[in-house]
Amino acid sequence: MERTPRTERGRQTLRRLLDAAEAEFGERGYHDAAITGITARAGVALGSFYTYFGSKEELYRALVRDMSRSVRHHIAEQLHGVTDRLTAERKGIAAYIEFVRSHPNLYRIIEEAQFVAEDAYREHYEVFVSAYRDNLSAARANGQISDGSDEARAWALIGISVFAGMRYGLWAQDESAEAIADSIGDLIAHGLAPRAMVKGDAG
Amino acid sequence: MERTPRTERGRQTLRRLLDAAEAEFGERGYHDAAITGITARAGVALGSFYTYFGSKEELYRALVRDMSRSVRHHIAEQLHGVTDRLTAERKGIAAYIEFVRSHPNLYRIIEEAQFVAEDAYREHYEVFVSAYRDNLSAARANGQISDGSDEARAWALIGISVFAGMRYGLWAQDESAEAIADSIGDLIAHGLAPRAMVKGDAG
Amino acid sequence: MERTPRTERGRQTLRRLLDAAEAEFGERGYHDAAITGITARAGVALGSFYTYFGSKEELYRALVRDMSRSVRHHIAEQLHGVTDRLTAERKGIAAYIEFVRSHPNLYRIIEEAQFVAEDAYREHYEVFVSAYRDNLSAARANGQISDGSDEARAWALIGISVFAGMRYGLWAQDESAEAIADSIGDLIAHGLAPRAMVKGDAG
Amino acid sequence: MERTPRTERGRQTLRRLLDAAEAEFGERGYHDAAITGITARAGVALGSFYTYFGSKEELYRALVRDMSRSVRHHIAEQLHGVTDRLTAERKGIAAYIEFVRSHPNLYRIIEEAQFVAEDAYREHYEVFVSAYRDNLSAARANGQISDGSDEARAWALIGISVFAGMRYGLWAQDESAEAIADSIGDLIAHGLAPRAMVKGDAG
DNA sequence: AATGAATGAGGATTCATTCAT
DNA sequence: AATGAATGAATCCTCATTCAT
Repeated sequence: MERTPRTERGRQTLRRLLDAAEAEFGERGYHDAAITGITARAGVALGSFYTYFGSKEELYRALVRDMSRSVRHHIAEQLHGVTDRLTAERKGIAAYIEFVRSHPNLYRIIEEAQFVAEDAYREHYEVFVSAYRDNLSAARANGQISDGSDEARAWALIGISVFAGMRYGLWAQDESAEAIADSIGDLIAHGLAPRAMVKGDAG
Repeated sequence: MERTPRTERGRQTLRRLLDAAEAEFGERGYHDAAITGITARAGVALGSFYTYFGSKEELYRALVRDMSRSVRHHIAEQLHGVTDRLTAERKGIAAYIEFVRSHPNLYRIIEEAQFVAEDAYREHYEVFVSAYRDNLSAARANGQISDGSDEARAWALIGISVFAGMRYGLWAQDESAEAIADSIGDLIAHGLAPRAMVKGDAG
Repeated sequence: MERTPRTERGRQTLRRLLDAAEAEFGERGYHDAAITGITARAGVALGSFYTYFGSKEELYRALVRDMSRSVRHHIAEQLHGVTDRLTAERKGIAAYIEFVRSHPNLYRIIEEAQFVAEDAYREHYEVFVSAYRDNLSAARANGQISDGSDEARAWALIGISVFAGMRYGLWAQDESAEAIADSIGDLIAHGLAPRAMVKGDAG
Repeated sequence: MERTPRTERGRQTLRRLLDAAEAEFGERGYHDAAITGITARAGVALGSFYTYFGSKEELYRALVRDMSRSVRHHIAEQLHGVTDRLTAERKGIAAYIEFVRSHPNLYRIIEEAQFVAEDAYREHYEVFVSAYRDNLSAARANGQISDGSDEARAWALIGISVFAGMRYGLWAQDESAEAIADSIGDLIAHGLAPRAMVKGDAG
């Protein structure tokens, strides 16, 4: 469904519905969100909702798709011009934490999709991983990073960002995104193992 | 509520309700799960539910607590006797993936708690992180691992496990838990950076 | 669905719902009838409806089945002890007209079933025809009636009753059921053709 | 309402709406039929509907009137030139069954009118009966048929046709219209009573 | 402890009709 | 005449919770 409006007024109404939906779903969660809540926020009549969306779930899926694009776009933007992979990792984490801080609704909507529209949720992460993996492959080819399974590492690195975003972006903002990104960036770069004495170090 | 039953029959009923609840919540999710579904699975009358639990949410919280304990216990058991931190990391990931594979309901229940009983969810991870952090501190004190923020690293490492469990335990089991744990274990041990030439390596 | 109540109170509630439904459906028709209208008439809460019936349509079907039985039973009762087929035809028509007069709701519910639950409607008439056909066969075997297709004649005769019931029972009661039954009974007995001069009639 | 269009284009739109309405009402029934379904079938915009009809019901009534005329016209055509009443009866039944077979939507629309626009429905049959009655009177005056109440017999005969049409035209076409018309025609001509031995029959 | 009937707030969805262009 | 967006009343159904035995 999600008919594309043909008039300007229609386009505006659609936009207002999407914005209202983001607020309603983000604040109350999928199940407690009410269509009337959305239309009230949007300032349109209840019935108008169904001019644009076939159902509550359809709207939710549309929103998840939108937001998935939004996050990826935002991260990509923050990393624009960064050529070093390890720097990119650190900046990516900081960017994600910041993004969650400024868009808590978006975070909640995407994560709750796991229980409302699992396929949309999976797709979100599969697309994310796919891009991530390509970046790792390229960096590996460059010799910027070590050998290893790009796929598994991509999932692991995304898990790190998501949990960092949840803990340090959403739940409490007791530490700066930079500080966290530095700590975790170091983990990502060198791992937990004690640093090997590199050649040339004093014995 | 959650009165402790005095009779043997009561204890049995309670157990059956908890088991039924795990299946119902796990298969259908919190909102689609119905009390009648739970009582039907348990083979008791609808009204009996409220002899044991004050509300649907209360039962859910009880379940989350149970399961949180369950996961931690299982992981701890698998790591019993492992003294090397890096080995523990690898084994922990494998154990978690395996656990998710054999208890998908449990995984879902805990993760959905984020949107149903957020405090229970937070508590689950805070307890988890707390233990994790202590382990890291000890290992750090031993010189087994490098310096760094134990707190931030603990969150990151848990994020890794959860995402690995979701992807390789829940969604698809196209690779052995061991193989994934090896790949990721390597990342955790040494990070992404190209391996430093250790002293003595051929130039 | 249509769960059978186990308690006495339950049986009463069910009965009240069925009675209320007959009135509501009969007066307002299937589509304008509202579940709240039924429960209000029955003096029970809205939710109680769904303790006994799975849906509006299910109740309607149950009602049609009940009423189908009811009509057949009533007619059969009126014809009890009548051995002559032609007399039975006349009495059957009168009985049907009277029945429609005293149970207009029932008439409407059954006929509207054609557009709401076609299978139930068909079944009603198929059962009716089936019994009718057997009666005709028996009468034919007895030499009480002429040869001919019992099936086709049964449908025709039922069509007569239904239209007589509609016109003279439901729409206007400007003539006594007996008078109509006599007129139509004559048609059924001898047909439209001018009466043949029977043997022995004066030439 | 039902404004008569002035332009040629308007006339076409009106015609398309009527055709679409016949299909929509016939296939889905009055209540499930949707104005949007009609306009979609007609290939016009929703709003255009109200240029031609004041309401859904108004359109329905117009349709019922049209179709009433249509049936009567069709039957009359089939009986054109038939002077014998008994032949006319037989041919009329066959014609009605055939008509229902080739116009099932029309059958449904007229019959459902009983529950949607009762006055239109009554009018349809009253007009029908009125003509029928006149035919019977004339035939009676001619000595073609026996004495009896023309009114009651007309209703009865129409009931026969309608039920024959429903059973043998609409529900199943397991027998030829001719065969059924012969069986029932015989019933109409001579009734159920055993045939009187006519004068001159061998004893 | 157990049972099963009763309750009613709550919410998604439909769709005839009206409006503005 | 035609278009398509906007409206909002109406209604079915769900289900957690309470009640009476």
